[in-house]
Amino acid sequence: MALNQEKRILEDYLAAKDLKYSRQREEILDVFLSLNRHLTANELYRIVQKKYPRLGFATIYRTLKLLCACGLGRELKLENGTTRYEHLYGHRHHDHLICTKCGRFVEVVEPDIERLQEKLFKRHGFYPQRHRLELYGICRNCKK
Amino acid sequence: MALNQEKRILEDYLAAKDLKYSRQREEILDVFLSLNRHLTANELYRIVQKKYPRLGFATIYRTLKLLCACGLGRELKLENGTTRYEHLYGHRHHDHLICTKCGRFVEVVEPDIERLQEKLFKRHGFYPQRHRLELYGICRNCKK
DNA sequence: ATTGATAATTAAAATCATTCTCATTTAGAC
DNA sequence: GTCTAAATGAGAATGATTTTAATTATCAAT
Repeated sequence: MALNQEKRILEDYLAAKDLKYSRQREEILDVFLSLNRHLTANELYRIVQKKYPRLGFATIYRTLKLLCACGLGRELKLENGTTRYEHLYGHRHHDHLICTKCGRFVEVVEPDIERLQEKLFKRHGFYPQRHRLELYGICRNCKK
Repeated sequence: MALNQEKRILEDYLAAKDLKYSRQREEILDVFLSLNRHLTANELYRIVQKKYPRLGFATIYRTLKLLCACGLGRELKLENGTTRYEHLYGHRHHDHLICTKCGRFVEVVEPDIERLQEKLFKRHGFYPQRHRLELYGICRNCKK
């Protein structure tokens, strides 16, 4: 299956931390990677539940944390208060353009913006760690 | 006092909506404007409590919503999950540079970034509404 | 295959920020 | 001052996330 590479990343991360590769973690990873990005913990939970009805919410949250920690996932806290997760493997860094009507996500990159951000950090004497840029608007379809 | 202009804005907003200008709302506005920006609902609550011990949490939240609605305030949902509020009157649009060690906020503006964002909206056929840019790093003092 | 040590899981309870409910009080138009 | 809609306060409710505690699974060493 196409997920060997990603599984390897999780396995290696777990091994390095003396953690274990359980069936639940594998199942969550599978679903997470197979689906389109940007799902909530709850959405993921409901999908995984179909296969593992006994799997609990806490396991979803714990596993999502691991997936983010090993670099396979990213947590997005959006302006409306919801938290969504996207898988990152094979993606470059990107920001998001989000439709406020239909919720559509578009991944965007603008190298010039990245460079200007670095300049802002420097100008204010900050050591840069990360940034968050979300652009909210109305997409072509929703404009009618 | 220096707040007449801001009070006027709130009063006008309330009048236009057939809402009322209560003592609690005035007191919350006073504290909100007098303090340095970027406080949590809870911080604001505790400060206002000193003068109005009977004032409840719900009133803080209700009033903060009004202050944002009339343009005097802005709600910031940060990456660590906390929500902070800043007062806006007399401020231009700005983004934030935030120290992940001490929590210091610096307000920054970079017109070139703003322009590039507009271009991104256009390129993807979006009608622009707003954006959120937060830059996280470590400030001069915290670097030692 | 069994054991033992450690970590993971489940289910339920706890937490925390925020919102709602509803009985009581207040603002402000008349 | 009277009246009505709106605001308030107190506490309960909500929803997302985390913790707890008991049970189960993993894996390396026998």
